[in-house]
Amino acid sequence: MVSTHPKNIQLKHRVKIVDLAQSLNLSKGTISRALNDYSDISDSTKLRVRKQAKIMGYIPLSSAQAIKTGRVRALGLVLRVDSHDSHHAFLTDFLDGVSRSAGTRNWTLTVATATSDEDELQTFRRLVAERKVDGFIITRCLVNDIRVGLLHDAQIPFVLYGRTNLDADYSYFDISGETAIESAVCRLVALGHKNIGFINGPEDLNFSQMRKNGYLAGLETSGLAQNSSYIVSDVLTREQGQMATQALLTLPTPPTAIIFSLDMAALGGYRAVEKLGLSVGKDVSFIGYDGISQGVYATPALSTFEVDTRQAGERLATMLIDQIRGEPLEKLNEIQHAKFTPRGSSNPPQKTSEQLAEFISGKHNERETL
Amino acid sequence: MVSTHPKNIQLKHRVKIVDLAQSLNLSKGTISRALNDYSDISDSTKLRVRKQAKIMGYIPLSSAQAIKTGRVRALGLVLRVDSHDSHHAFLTDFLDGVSRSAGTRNWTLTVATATSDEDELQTFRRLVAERKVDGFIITRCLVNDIRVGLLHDAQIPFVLYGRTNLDADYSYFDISGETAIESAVCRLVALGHKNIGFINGPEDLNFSQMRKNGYLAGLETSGLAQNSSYIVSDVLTREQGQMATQALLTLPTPPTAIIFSLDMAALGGYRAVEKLGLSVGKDVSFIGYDGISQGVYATPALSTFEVDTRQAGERLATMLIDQIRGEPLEKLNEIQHAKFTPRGSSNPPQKTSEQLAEFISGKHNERETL
DNA sequence: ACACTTGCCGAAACCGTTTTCGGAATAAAT
DNA sequence: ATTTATTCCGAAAACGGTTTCGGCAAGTGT
Repeated sequence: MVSTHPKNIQLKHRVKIVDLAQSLNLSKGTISRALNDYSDISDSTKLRVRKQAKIMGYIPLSSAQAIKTGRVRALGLVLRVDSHDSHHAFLTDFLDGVSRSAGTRNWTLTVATATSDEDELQTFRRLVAERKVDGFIITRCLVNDIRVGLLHDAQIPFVLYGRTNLDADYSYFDISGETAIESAVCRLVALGHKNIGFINGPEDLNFSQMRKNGYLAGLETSGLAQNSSYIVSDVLTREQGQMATQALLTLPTPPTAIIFSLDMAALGGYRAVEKLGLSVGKDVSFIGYDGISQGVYATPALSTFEVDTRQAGERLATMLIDQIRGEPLEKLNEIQHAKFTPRGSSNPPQKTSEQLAEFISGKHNERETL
Repeated sequence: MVSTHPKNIQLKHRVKIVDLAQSLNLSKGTISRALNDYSDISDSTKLRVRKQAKIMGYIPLSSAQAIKTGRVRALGLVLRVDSHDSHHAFLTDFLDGVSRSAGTRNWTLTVATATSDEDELQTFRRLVAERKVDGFIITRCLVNDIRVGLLHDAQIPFVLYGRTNLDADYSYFDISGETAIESAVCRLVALGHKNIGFINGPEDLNFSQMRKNGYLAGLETSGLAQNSSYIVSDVLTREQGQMATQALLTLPTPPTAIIFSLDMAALGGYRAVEKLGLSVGKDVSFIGYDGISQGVYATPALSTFEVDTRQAGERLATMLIDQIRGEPLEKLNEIQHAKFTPRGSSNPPQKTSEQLAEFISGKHNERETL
């Protein structure tokens, strides 16, 4: 382990800009401008100053800079903790992406939590008023998200992870769940499925709308009729996933394949299938979305669309920093695609919808006669 | 929803201390001292100033304060992301606890991630040098944790979530895994178990040591002999849990009950049990530790010790803030207890260890003859 | 009546950095 | 040899607070 740094974390007597100035026989203004790459400083002195700064271990005090520049080099992230854990399965990756991307540019990430809209706005206000952060990363976008309007009006920089319905000019990074789900439909159709159900997330979240659009588009391109009873919404948790799957499979003509808007719901679906005496990947095919790690350990492993949450965090951080710095955004917004990872849960149908229905209702009668 | 705040987040023309001074015909020094509760300001003017401050919506600029006071009112948390997700199952709760506790005192939380020791120290240095944070919350304590020595020597305030072996005078908050595991042994013994295995976490983590001590203490008080082949270490993930359980159950005299240092490992254990044609809660009893939500949805649900991670975060934040403020710590450290939550996985043994061994080896032979 | 506290506040220095402005030196143009 | 631009840097004023110090008034003790 090679390191050019001292093994201790020094705190006492930090070297200030005047120390540098003194040791180089320059004024502190010159030092500052040299470090900030002003054009009225000669290249030679810039070099000299930077070298000495490195030698003496000078690190600018961010709060002192902030008072003049108005920037603290900090990104804000407000987490909503009211909802179910499922939302935060990727939190570590996301935080890592953001923090790492910010850290390399000497920015930091401050996170806060909120339980309600009012709580969240309150937190925005406080962080902005105290100038603890220079901008926000917004996650879990709603279809109609008041936050983007508010932040936009207040002229506070922000970026969205995802999109919203409002047509304000904001920048965002998103993974196209729409095309992913559409391709899921096509893949299942290619495998021979004709009855494909869709278990969606909460309808107020924007990504749910997108994925639903993808589902409908997939039916369209595959030439399949749209069946409103094949769509279940507002399914977020494992248990809700189980119930929704149960509901779909006990339909008169049950789907032979189910697409889930969230992996977590799909994992709940496994139980419903098992309880009906069926098995996933044989009698019923599953395709999920998110790529959570638990999906790998399910039996059979869950076919899903893997989302690179770390990359999302990285991109969002850089986009926001650039925006705050007032740099021309090369891209105001960016859309990536999730990577389909076929595993054991999606295969050609072994039973037709009718056979499935017969089996299931038989199971039911069997039970009732007991 | 009643709110005294304007619906927008104002940014332009923040009200400064001079604005207050002007409107009250006082000097800015007086305003500052009034707000900071100096003793040389009369109660009447303190009241007057605070009232006006609230009316005008004055919020001090933390970076401006920081430059003089040396404090930015920010807590630091460095997350290690190299390890498996299991460590971060409670991250949301923990962050919520810390952030909420900090927020009510107008402090904030900045998080960073690190992948190695060197990386983490580097991050410490940067955050301290730039004075982005006033102190750190340290999680995932090792038995010999270099971090506490370094931070202690550098005189940087910090608190530990957990403990370490070093006998420096640091403050910590911990949940006593030791007493929990000890009581787990006793409970299982009370149910009739005589062969109790223990699947522990990584040995370099301090809590693993503590829980192992608890296990040994439990055997001691129950009068059971200690059997070194009943202890497996360094089990962190689901798959490792499965393998470890498999190993214990294929012993000549398998345990009829297993205690897991981590719920996640226990969930892996379910699979091992099922694959052997046995069932948890009947043939083999499980008791876990942590209280992760997945444990509720396992069949049977996992008996475990529930840890209040949110409360831990809250306490740690307040302890650290108090310490930074230089307030006399009423308690330098604090130990809470995990709450045992019996569910379906722990019951009286239906088979003795011999019967279990016979069944399992029969299963094995059966397979080999195929 | 006087000196002596005490309570309360204003003035000014200070924290570490950025940024504006002007001016000395040097180079280029006439 | 002047004038005119350029280049480069120093001096000083910000930024928005905190903290020290000194002083005026009112109360206290003799």
